[in-house]
Amino acid sequence: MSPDQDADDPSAPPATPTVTPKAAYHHGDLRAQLIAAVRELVETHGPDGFSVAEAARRAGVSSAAPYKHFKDRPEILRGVVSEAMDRLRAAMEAGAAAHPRASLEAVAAVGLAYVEFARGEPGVFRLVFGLTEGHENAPDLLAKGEGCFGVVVQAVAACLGLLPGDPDVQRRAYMLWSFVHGHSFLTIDMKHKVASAEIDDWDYLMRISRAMLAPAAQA
Amino acid sequence: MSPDQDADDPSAPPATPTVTPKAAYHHGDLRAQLIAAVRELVETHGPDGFSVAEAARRAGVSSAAPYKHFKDRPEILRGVVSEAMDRLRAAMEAGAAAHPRASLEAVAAVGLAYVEFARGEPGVFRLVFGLTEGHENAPDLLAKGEGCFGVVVQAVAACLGLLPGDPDVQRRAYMLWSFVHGHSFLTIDMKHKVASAEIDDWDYLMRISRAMLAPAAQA
DNA sequence: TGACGAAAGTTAGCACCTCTCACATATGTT
DNA sequence: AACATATGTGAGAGGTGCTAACTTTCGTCA
Repeated sequence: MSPDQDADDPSAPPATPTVTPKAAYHHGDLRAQLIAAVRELVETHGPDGFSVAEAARRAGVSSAAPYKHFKDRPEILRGVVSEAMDRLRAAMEAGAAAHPRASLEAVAAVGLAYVEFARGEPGVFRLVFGLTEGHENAPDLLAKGEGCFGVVVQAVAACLGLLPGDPDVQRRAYMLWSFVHGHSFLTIDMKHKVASAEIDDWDYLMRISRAMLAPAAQA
Repeated sequence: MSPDQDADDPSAPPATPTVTPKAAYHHGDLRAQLIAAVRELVETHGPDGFSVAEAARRAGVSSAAPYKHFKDRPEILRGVVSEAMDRLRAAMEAGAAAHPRASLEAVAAVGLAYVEFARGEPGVFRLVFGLTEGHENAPDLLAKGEGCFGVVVQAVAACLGLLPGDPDVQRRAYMLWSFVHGHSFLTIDMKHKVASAEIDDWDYLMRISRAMLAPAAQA
């Protein structure tokens, strides 16, 4: 079995009593070091411009060592994506927490965290949402995606004074998300100068949030 | 002799010669055939799951032949992207042309063409907007991206009765585009069930277009 | 027409990459 | 101390990107 994905789970793990912090036998948590190396490579050389061999080289191990921790090349990428999604979600939650609950600012802050993540780590961001072969066999990644969406839903629901399960909330949250997602992508792609230069993100997001949460948006 | 023979491509892409149709010496427009093969591979095996060797194999030539037509592996991908952007733009223009000028429907139709392209060729769509190394040395791709954006701008300008150069038009067009772009990506990623199942695209796009073209969106 | 040069294909081959296998070494448990 | 297991290494098979050198086809022009 080899519990691969045990990060720092605050929730008490009942199944595995032994492995709590990390695996540090020979090398000292090679797994995390590999993920860090791959993240760096993806960021500098593009999503497909990395190699397992190069990551191993950077970690100071042989080119076969990574396969003791990951089954595949894709599995390493999935590891990077998983870790990145944790950080993305944390950033979104922090954004929301920096403003009063049930405020338009909280909603906009969630979106801003999203955009800033994309701008800060464009390669990883692209990897997260460009992964196709990983998602099929990776329900945990799907779950984390749902978790991120949940943050948006929470903020929207609070702002509207409705329950998160409300279809209207879901719909508005989805619209908001697709907006922010598209803006993020266009920004890092620099597909148009407007994206990177002439747009004040906060203004933009506040305007969008207001429009999407207005009663008229339901129609 | 006109080399307009469709070799083995009964599928979507209509006659769109990517570049000079001058290459028909031995094989018969190997360049176009390679691009078609790569497009197919990208669509089935994912953006990074293709190889020049496999494409050459499918085209029935040796693995070195592609390098007579393309300098690099990335250049082949750029060829596919270029051809795809031509088709995307054509689809967007056709969408707009199917409705009266200066109508909300024309704007929504441009977006619908975009979404349908993404749904129809998710792999290629992802490739188009996931290409990083190609864009630096490829001003033609950037120009084509601008061209696609121009279609949106045209529709929006006509609908608002303003000039395409108007910053307000540019801004609204960008907002619309980011919305459509994000929706397309989320749809093909199936990041959330709402995206693929519970959304009527036309309704969605009409609502978005109306919201983005309303005077209030300017604020 | 025939010679020539360029275009478009071939094989051979190097360097690199992914991934596996057999083997070596550290670690915790009994 | 002995064992089973987790974690490392090196060798190597097979695939891939790309280049070099050679061969074949085609258009052109004296």
